Amino acid sequence: MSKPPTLEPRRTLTLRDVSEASGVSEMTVSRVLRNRGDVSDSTRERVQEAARRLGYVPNKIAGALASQRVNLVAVIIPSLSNMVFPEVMTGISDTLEDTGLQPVVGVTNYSPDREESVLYEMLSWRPSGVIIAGLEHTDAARAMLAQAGIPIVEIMDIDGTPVDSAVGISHRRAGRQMAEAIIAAGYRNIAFLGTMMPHDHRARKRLEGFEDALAKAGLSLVDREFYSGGSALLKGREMTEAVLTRSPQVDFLYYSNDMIGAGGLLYCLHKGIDVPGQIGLAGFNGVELLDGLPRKLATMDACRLEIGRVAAEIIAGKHSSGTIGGEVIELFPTLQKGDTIRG
Amino acid sequence: MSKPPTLEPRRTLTLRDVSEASGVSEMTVSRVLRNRGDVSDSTRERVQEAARRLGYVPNKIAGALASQRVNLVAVIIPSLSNMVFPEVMTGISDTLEDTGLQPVVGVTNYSPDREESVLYEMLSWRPSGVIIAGLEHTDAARAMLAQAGIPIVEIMDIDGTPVDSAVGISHRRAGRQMAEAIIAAGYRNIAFLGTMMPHDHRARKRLEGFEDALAKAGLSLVDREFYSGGSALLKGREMTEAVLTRSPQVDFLYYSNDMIGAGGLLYCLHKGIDVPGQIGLAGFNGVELLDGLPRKLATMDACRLEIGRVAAEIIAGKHSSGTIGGEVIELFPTLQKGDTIRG
DNA sequence: ACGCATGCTGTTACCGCTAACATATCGCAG
DNA sequence: CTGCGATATGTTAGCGGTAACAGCATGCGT
Repeated sequence: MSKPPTLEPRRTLTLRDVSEASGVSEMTVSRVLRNRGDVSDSTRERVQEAARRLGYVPNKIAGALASQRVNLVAVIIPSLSNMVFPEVMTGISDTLEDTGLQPVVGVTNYSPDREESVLYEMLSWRPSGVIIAGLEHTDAARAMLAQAGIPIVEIMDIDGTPVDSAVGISHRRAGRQMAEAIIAAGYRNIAFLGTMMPHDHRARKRLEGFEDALAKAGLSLVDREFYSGGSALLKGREMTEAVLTRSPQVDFLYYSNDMIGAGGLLYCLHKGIDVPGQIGLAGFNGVELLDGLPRKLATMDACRLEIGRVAAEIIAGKHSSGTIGGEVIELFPTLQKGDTIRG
Repeated sequence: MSKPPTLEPRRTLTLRDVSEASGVSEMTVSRVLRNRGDVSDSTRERVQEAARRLGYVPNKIAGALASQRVNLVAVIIPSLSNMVFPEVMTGISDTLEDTGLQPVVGVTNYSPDREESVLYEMLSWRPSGVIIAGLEHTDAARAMLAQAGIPIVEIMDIDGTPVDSAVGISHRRAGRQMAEAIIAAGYRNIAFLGTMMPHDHRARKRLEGFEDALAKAGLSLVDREFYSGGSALLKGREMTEAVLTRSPQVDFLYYSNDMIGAGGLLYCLHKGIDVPGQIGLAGFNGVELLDGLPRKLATMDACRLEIGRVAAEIIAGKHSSGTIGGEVIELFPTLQKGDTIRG
């Protein structure tokens, strides 16, 4: 109650208040506060002092309307709780940091309808760009994106046709690669454990690629188990138990993400199963968590940080690889065999 | 290129475009689009059809400026990657869902200066309320909050003086409670392992409460180990190893969060240590992850979902417990002894 | 001494939308 | 038929800033 040198928490302040307090026009105050145009040092100082003393906070709503410029970037992702998007966000924030642009996050919970409405909501604030996860959207959402007249970057996935730009990996290829590695290591009775994926298109594509590669080797999945919701680690245990009970001949477990893979790994170790001798395991994402596990789970890094970084660069116009319009940037995940694939 | 029934992605549309396309005044279009005031069914339909056909997206910037109402709630948190804030966010989103309000997230990375600038940035969009983690802020930040003239809810912690309202738990008390439970179970040589906390005030307060209770029982920490950054699970292993090597007499390990606690637990089990007989362990937060562990780690639930829910209710004015001004709502975490405290 | 660039400040006209009020139209009670 | 309230639509005046341009000293080359 004493530190802030301001008086009462009155009606919110405007440029006019600062202008009156410092004896110059609103325009000059505006110039000082945005550090634009020529202002004499004495005036500048007087204005700054007044603004600070009053506790003036500019109204970006008015500023944006007048200048037709908004320093916001809409970022639309399915979820915050699975470890992958927070890291993408980090890549985005870090890159945007020194561009004056600011990310604003919207979460869709993997619902296309919710995605559409979140997008509509965000576009109505006229952001400078949109970063949105995935290539699959409702027709209306796609139309809005195409119409928006701002740079759009679809991230995570490149197996499809982007509205504008795209940065990501090929999940189909990732699935294929993992299958090839597993087959090369001599495993033959392979099961898949993953999310019930009505809308996790990326997991779906990985599985498709995976099964393609199996088929090419004359193999097919001997079992599969799906889940949704709940503690991923726990689900991993439960699903693994279910599969191993139902299909004792299984010698490899391919998980749709590291978290359930980790659960499966803990289960196998607990049961005294020889990993990777008797049974091999692999996940997907390359999450940091794996470093702390008793044994390192095989996985593929999803290039999350890099995806965020590049997407933000495109929005910021820093990535200009010459092209003006959309570009598709494919990143290549590395397969880490860890300790759960033999060889 | 064929689905969107619109023509070219021209200059962005305004009310005027819709108004001309449907042959009514801009005001009437505005009324239809906001579903406010009386409009005849026939005009309403005509306007809606035109808006849809053109792909019109209202400009909330102009709308907000004119109406002096913004449906945004600023949410300022230290981090997205530690599992606790995403869940708070879920509580907030769920509650705000049907109020027309929308959360906008800002991340501070535990830096007070960054918090101040994020706050300034967000306030300049004139949100309807602010939800901000913690009670510790820079003087300038506190002044801004006090001046803003909107509801402010400080969350997570109630050990201190809020600017306006607060919802959270007493971390000091939580630390104390855990210490009491540990002492009651007969452990005497207790070590603390946690974050280097220059700015994680809540972890600091837990430790303070913890040590207070130890002192009251004539005990004090026999060892302590700090970390920052890196994979929490891995850090948990490493720190645990360090402590047990350095202080073999230790019979209890109190971790500042569940993640490093889980790492410690895995380490102990791996080493064949009798848990909780020889050594007991406890963490903090009650994260879902624990359900998947081979043994359930003792912890205290931080009421994350509930905190988000209540904070959002206060902002939405739904919580009105009669009082107009600020209120402090204390939630009470429950101690879950799990399988890592004897008794 | 004059012209003109330069530095500094003010004036005006919006940005796209909505609150508040004004106007028109209609049905129906008196 | 008149008048009045309800319904439906239009008009006006900003919201709080900023772009663009207009003044007006001042300094400097020629």
